[in-house]
Amino acid sequence: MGVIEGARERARREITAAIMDQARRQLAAEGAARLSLRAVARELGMVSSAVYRYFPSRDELLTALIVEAYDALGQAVEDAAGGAAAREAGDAARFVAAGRAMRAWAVTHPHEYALVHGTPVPGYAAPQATTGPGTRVPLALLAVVRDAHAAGRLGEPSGGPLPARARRDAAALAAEFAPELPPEAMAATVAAWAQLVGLVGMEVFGQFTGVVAAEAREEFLTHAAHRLAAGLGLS
Amino acid sequence: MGVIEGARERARREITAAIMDQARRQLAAEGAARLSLRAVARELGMVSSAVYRYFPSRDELLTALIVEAYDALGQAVEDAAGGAAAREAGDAARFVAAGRAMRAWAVTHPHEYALVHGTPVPGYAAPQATTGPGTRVPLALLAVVRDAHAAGRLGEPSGGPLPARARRDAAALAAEFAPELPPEAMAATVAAWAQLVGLVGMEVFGQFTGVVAAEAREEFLTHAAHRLAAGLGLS
DNA sequence: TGTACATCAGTGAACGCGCGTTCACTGATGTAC
DNA sequence: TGTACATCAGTGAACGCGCGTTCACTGATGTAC
Repeated sequence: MGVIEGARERARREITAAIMDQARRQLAAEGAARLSLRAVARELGMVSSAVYRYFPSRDELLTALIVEAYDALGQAVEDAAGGAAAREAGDAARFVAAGRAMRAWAVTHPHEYALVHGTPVPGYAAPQATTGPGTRVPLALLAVVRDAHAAGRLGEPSGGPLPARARRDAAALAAEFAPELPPEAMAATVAAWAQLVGLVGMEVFGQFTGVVAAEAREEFLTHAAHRLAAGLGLS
Repeated sequence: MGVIEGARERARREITAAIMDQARRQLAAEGAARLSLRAVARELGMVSSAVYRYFPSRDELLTALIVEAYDALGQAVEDAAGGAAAREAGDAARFVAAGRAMRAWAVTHPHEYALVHGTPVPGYAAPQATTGPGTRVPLALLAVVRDAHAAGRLGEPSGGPLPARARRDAAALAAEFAPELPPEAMAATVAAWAQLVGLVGMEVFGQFTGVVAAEAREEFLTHAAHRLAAGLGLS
């Protein structure tokens, strides 16, 4: 086994990818609860037991999909918030762009979004492997706040003084991810992230039916994101 | 068949209730995806086909549970926001109390909360019957805003001017539910509701793991609700 | 370069599970005369 | 008040479905000498 890839290795890589592809397709069509190894195998023209050469169980396949979804969502948000164009547009605009990217990805990949931000799949416990990719979105938002703070442009987050307990937690979190940031800004960032996720979830999970018209939802999210950015001290 | 209830009617009422009880228990323990007619029947010592005398299908049972969950959640929020004590405490405090009640109910009934605000159950379409009870929470929040407005205490909602499309939608919504309210206040109320739901969902669906400590979550929600109330123009 | 052996992918059958729903039936409760 | 009939609840068996996972197997690919 040298640098040149043998037939087995190549086949293994390609078939693993084909399984993931098919699983992603079924996830998109039916949702996680309906995803089955047998259906994936069937669609691929394999016998169901053959899939076990590539994934030791259904849960492992699910985990792979979760990691993939986190990464795709994280990438989309990072691209929107991290690019040169976004940086030039100002802090608040960067934050809004991140929120809009999040929504856009969620709306085009609803079941994958549900996988990472929806009701937990019954009987499935997210393993360690998913925690890294899962932090990309909040870290991308945090980066906007850090940049603003570093440039001296970060205003006071609204909401008044933090309660003691929340202050301590926020300080601990800041120590790990953004040591230069005051706990108020850290806490406000987490809250803003949570509210973005919440807003996006409302739309993706169909709770805006009869309340916010379908064509108005993008605008709705944008407006809400602007408010969140302002409350965060971004301008 | 007169005013006095016959044995059959009484039995029917009691057994229907027993089925709902058992279904609720299984929902709480396992989640909607795992709820099965057979399991309910088994636990009740009936044969599975007997349940069909009371509910024509699994979906009808689910619908009944959804209506019940909406009502219980709505009741909890109405109680918190509508009582005399809450009214005396001021508008913002009423709003915060509503948010806290929502969270408290969700945390103690996570699977029931998931039923109404989580990922849609695959293959299940919510029927008309659920839309009425589903509006109790937003209407309770709206009532706080209306009262404040009627008393001349409602400030300007933050976030600047509404985009045209959103303004029109908000006006239409206001025409139906709160004709005296300016569209800005209506839109802000919907946004605040969405953000509350989002915050509560984050906690209930386990996305605060490693970010907000378990004991800090109530405080976190309370603080966020205060901010939402302020942004809404409540004081 | 050729041969013996080890590794691995894929097959096909099977196990055991639980599900929603239907159906013909028995026996008890209610109703009309 | 008593009797014939209709209504209804609950039974037990069955249908047909799809699932995750295991296992002994065949045949192809890779490796060591």
